[in-house]
Amino acid sequence: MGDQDLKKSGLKVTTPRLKILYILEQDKTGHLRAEDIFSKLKEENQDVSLATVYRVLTSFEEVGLIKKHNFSDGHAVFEINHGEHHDHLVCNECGLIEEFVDDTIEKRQEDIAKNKGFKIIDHTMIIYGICRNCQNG
Amino acid sequence: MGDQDLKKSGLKVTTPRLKILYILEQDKTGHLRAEDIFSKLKEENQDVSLATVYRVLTSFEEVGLIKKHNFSDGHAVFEINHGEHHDHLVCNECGLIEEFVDDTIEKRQEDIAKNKGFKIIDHTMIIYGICRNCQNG
DNA sequence: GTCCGTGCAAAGGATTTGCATAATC
DNA sequence: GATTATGCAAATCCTTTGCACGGAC
Repeated sequence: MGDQDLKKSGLKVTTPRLKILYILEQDKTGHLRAEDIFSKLKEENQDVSLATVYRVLTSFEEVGLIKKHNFSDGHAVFEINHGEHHDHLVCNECGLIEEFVDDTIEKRQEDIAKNKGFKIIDHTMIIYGICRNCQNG
Repeated sequence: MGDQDLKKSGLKVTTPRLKILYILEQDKTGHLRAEDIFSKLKEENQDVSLATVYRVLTSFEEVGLIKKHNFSDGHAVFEINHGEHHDHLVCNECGLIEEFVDDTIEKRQEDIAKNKGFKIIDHTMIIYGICRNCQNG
């Protein structure tokens, strides 16, 4: 499985790449930092250096296997690219990340870009707030 | 003028703060990095350390005098907070930044947050693309 | 065997911090 | 005069890079 994904992407199949791809696929939060991946590898006694984690993430992003997002606390998070674009809600208290898609917003964005003469490459939208749980806490 | 803004915000009036506020107010792009401000101060022979620039920007942000935005190339930019929220279009070629406001999008965001049980604190939306100029270049 | 991927340690950029001094209120 | 801001240099966080070695194809 991971094997196929890597080959299809034109990347050589190596242990670090397989392991990291697997971690990204299994992740429930869907949004891991390089450090998080590094820790998970360590937990499994996988000897992969942090430098390699970054290099693997970079090449995964280049071939479109994953997506990178920059949140306001200065670090990047990565998630498997399932093809369908989506945006994010981030809880400022607990860090919970929820995803959403909204066609109305997507369409408006295209109109806006067109008006300004921009050719869209990508876009990110992040709503920062307090999630239900933290409000009740 | 700057004097008043600072006093109203409960910040002590100091030369670095006045100078930095002035630079932010005068800036045409509306989006400066800490380094940019530091350079501008140097050009004017103002002896303000980079550390102070960061500290001043942080306190300005805390009192709501300015807004901070995190773009995808890893550094933050700052702009005067004129009260009205707006979002950004960024050119990946030349770095041009354009602003826009769209009520439809704003409203949809509120609905989405409400559905998910989030209390919105803030949000950012950035469209990355190629501007008209760079497309023709 | 060739080429690409990896580990290690060192470098890099952006931002923060500790401490002594200097300025504001 | 008490409190807060500043300068300087060192520290920190996240990420990248140079180089020699090891593994994939």
